[in-house]
Amino acid sequence: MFVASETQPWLEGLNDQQREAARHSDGPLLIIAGAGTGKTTTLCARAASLIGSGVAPERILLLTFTRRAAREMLGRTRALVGAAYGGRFVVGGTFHSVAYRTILREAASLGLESVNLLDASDAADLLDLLREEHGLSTTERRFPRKGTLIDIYSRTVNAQRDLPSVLAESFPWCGDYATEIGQLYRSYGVRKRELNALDLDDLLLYWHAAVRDERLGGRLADQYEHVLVDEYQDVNAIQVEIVQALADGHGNVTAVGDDLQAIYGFRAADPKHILDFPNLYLGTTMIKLERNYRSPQPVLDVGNEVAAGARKSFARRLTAESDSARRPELLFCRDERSQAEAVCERVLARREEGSLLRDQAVLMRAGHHSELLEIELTRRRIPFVKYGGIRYLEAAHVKDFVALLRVAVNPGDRLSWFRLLQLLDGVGPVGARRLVEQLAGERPSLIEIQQRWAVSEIAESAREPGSRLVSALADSAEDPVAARIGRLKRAIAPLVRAAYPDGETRLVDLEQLAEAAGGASSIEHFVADLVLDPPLSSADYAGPPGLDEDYLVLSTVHSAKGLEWNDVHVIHLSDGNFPADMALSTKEGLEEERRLFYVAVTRARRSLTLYVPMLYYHRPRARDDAHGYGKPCRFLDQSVQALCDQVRESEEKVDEAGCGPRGRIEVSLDHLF
DNA sequence: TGTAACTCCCCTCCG
DNA sequence: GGGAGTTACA
Repeated sequence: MFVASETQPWLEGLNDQQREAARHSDGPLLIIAGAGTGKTTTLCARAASLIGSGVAPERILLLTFTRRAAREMLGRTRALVGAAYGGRFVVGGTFHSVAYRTILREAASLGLESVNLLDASDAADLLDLLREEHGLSTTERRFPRKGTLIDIYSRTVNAQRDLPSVLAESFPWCGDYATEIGQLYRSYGVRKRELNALDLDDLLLYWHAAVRDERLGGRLADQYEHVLVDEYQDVNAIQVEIVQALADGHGNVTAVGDDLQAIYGFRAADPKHILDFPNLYLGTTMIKLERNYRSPQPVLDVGNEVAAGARKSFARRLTAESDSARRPELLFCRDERSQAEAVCERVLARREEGSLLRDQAVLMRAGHHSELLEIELTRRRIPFVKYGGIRYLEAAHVKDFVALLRVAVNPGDRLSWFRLLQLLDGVGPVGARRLVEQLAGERPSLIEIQQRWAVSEIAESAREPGSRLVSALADSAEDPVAARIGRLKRAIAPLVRAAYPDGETRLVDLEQLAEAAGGASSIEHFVADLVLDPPLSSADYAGPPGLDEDYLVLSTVHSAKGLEWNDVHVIHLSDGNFPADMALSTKEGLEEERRLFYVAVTRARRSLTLYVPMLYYHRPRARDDAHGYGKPCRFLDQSVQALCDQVRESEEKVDEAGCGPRGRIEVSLDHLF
């Protein structure tokens, strides 16, 4: 073995299971990789091992769900095999980005003249427009809103199920409108065709159609000898079929995943696909990775116990490589406010023990669960950053700028113009639509646009700024990317400043966006990347904070997936919050909440603290009660509690408050100053 | 027509 | 609490 390692450096340091997975030759392989068991290491070693055994690198396709994962895996694999392969390399990326590249290459066969990507909110806006055109916006008919419409659409497409059954199961309150919704989706399809627009679901749909096409499919499948899929528990039905079609003929599919970490049911992912993998690919070799290199055994014991309650899963038991006697702490707090105080105290205590703030994380089910905590952290001057929550690209001013970039790429982009024009003082939806209608037909040039609009009826106040905007677009057309973007940013700045009360601060975001865009190979590429891999915040562009900066991490559990910290604090562990009350109506929903809790628990490298607030002043859905007792999270059953050190904070206080005058809420601003 | 200030009802979480 | 729709008014 040691001799072998010298010529096969990728096998070095692997344990027996990891090594077996890496060295597997042909045929379907399913690697069940528990949390912290070296999943990435194993998959990279496998890719390197395939190359080492003679498979051409470019004949290996690696599919992931995030760009971060793709980048990391490609980088590590490259490092393992060394420089021997020159420019040739493993083909990899997210499902959506590989779909996009394939579609661009095969655009002609797919009947596309160009490809304009729509992100989820662009798609929602377009649906909203059609909704209005169809006369479905009147109030006497409470037709589903654009957000709901796009959710239904996406679920129908991704789960590959028909509209009526999706409505019946997931959106029962919309069932009355099945016919209208169906019509709306058909015109949505037609309109997208006219605009050469593809939403994120279309990327998968077109790729799916291509790989299953009689002529095209064989050629696409022949490109690859091996298909490797990361996070297979997160695939949906259409992705399963794409992978299957790509592996048609050779069956060399490697899937890595952990069914216990499937937490994306809301976007049509279903852990049944990973559980079914051995049935779909007969002769599957299954390897379980159970040696955990992240957490101490007492933490894993809790995770194992939570996992044992799952209804369907591949049985496994994680064992720790590092040990510690410290048991997780289960803390019953009086209420939300004392929970916030307790978190602060423990965070500071851990820091005393040597964990920097950024080595610690507070995890929660929903983004707003940290509101009170954020106030308390601010009061105590404990710096923090929050992951998850409102996305950067959704911010109106960012969308405005992106619309301008899109128009720069394609002056005939009517959707983007519709948005941009409304930034002009005196132009609203009606005026914007009138101007946009003049763009129909042949792809107009900027000069033509300027001419047509010059004779249009536009509010006097909008004339000058509008023409300046078009001029900036036209005059910069020949500039190099960075220069052009800088010019466009300067052109839109006064409009943003005028359109938003906090315009000045919003411009900072544009500054960063422009900087990031300046480094792209083309504006077109940059815009496509924004849709395919949206940055979560402008901080994603600001680069890593300086080393001297220390900050506590607040994150939703979803955003915490794949990450780890020394000390993990999980808050709001009460039924209704975590698990979320919305999820409690179905068995599948509750199962997913359990897995979510499992993910939260297994993030900890050293200590785990679980917080249960006992008293809520505003319980979810409680109308007649100004305050009441919460019920502890149902996953914290007897057996889990027995694995923790329990602390009950000031029980008398809880009783006192519970028996106090109903509805009387103490109002104090003390904690703010 | 555009905008500001209202009212009303939501079918909420998570990317 | 907030987005979507309505109304009054410039």
